[in-house]
Amino acid sequence: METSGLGRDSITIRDVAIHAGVSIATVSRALSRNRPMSPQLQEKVLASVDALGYRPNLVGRALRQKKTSTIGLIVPDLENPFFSALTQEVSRRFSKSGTDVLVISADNSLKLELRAVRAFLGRQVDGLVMIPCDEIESGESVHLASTGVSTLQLDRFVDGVDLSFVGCDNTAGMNLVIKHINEFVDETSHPVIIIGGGGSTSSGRERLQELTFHRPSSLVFDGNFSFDWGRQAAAEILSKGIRSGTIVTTADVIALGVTSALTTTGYSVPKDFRVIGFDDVGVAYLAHPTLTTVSQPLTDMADSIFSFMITNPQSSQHQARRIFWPELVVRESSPALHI
Amino acid sequence: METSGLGRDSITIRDVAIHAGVSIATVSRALSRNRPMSPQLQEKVLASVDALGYRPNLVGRALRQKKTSTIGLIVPDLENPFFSALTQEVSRRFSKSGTDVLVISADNSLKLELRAVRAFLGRQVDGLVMIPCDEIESGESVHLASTGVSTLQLDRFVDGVDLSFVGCDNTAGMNLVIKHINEFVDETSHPVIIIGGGGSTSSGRERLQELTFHRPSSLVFDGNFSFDWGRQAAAEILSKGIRSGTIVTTADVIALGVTSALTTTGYSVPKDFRVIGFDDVGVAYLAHPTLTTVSQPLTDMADSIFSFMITNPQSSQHQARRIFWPELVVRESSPALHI
DNA sequence: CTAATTTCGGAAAACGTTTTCCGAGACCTC
DNA sequence: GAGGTCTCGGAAAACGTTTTCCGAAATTAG
Repeated sequence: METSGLGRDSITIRDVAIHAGVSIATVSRALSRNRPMSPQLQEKVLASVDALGYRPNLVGRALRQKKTSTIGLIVPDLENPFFSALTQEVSRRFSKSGTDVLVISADNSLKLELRAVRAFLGRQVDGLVMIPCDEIESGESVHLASTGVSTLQLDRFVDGVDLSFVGCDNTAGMNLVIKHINEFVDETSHPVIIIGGGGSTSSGRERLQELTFHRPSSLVFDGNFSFDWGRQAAAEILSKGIRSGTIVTTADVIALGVTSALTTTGYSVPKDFRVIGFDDVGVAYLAHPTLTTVSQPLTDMADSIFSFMITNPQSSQHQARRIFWPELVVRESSPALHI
Repeated sequence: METSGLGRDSITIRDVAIHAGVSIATVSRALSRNRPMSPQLQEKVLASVDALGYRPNLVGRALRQKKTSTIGLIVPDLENPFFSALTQEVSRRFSKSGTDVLVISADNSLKLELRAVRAFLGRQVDGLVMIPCDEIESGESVHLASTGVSTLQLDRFVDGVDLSFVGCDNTAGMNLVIKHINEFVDETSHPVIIIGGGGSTSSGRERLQELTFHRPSSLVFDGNFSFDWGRQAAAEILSKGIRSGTIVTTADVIALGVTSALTTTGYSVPKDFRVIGFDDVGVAYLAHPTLTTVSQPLTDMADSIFSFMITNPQSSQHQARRIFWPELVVRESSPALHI
């Protein structure tokens, strides 16, 4: 029976102790089952806990125990469906164990990213997972993180920082794409057009590099990982007088933007342009036409992160790099055969 | 110069005090500028802070100050682009002030939602914003939250709980849709088909109610807020032998699923079916055809949340309900005139 | 029946901060 | 120059836990 909404949570372990007529140590033990105690005493304490509606103050506990049962996850942009899917997957994995996953979005800003690191470090998270904004500029953030807590880079890594990493083999992924387009691109006079994005991120760079390496004479546009850039790139292509071709992008969000701009301008995908993405976000299958893309094993990656975090007891020698194999998913936007 | 990666953050305010040859109180004051002090002393302390690379332990601070400069945000599902956009917007707004926004995804699970509330309450967040999973079943979570901290419901509310709320006027939004379809639907023989979703959430229910009220003789399907349900609903419609009509849905994710299924099956949107969504998520404009929908003023809503949180000093009388007006955005999926 | 061992509750010390006191010196004011 | 008011640094208490240590009681062993 609450008296009013003003119910401040001032009920502390001391109140419970008084109510039950025991010491606070006993209350703590009754709750944590840290040491065996007589059942009737435990019962009495638990009854008081219920009666008072006591909720332990995790801040006090964290201070004493020097652990928070929390890991932090810093993502560059939640509006990118790939990152939100990844976030969801990681949260889901950790929620099975007792640790909570707290998420901060850096909103693609280096300043906010650094601030997020500080926030998590200050709050003494037990582990930190971050998808760095920039392959170079995020160095400060990532380094700072690594000095304070067991840190793991996800999907992207920072150049020169010797830190554990979980991601997919972007080069292999792009090779699947190359092999795929080789099936038809040489037999047509259609050009290959490459639309990069996130060139300042390791995954964006790796993907783009592999593409330009195998298709050096292609037209290349570079921007960032966003719908808007895809749309804009499509406009640039058209403005150059190009009316058909195979468009390979470094991310689904870009590919979706490209497709959107092309089809609303009256061009057909895949008849005029074939379009290929990367990541296999949920909407890739929903788009019209459905998008050919490269799929990453998100669940396996989340598992890997989890086992790294519980296994790795701050031992910095354990600089593992877990690289997963992606898979090509051919869909309507780039059929294997001629049309 | 770090000795090794093993750099535990054991440097505490005490170490700084010793290094600078002052008391810990002085260090604290030098950092917090809580009380004026001689510039040279401040300088000396700050130099030691830099030299040692001291980072304040926010857990200790929180315990003492009884505040964390943190608000918690609980969302039901990050993969729903509407929620990720909302999350992004709220984070952005708060990041301008000094408070960090920590996000937990409940993954559409009541159990995880309750756990998230406990996690945030225990961690003594200064405020809690939640988008409840269920209009009824989330009652326990929301009530618990409200007893511990200044809480705000966002986008959806729980029935019977007297708690502040920020959201949009779903009824008004649907009226805009009704008015829009009235422009053409009566002149054709095409049926109106309603695809609900999230019927166990307040916004889902409100939207569906308004639709069935004005179009009582329509076919109604009900499911949840997801791409998959949209796709499935489309299949059901087709299996009933319906080959044309106006499909009104209660969320963009559903509408996108519907459109996807219809177009891949060979039907044309908007020629055979017109489709209308709700929320105006980013991809609504990207879809092909672009989706007619109802847009919510996300930035204004985030502003409102912010001002509620800083204004409201736990005064429970301040049970504000801030309802925003949505806007109809007509796009290709349901052109105003006959085709 | 005594001595050794176990059991189990409580007092108190941490954990890392901030902040309220104090008190010593400096600076006025008359 | 005495008395009063500032200024400003430090000691110590608090915040809410957990956990180490202690000691009393209970149990067992010889």
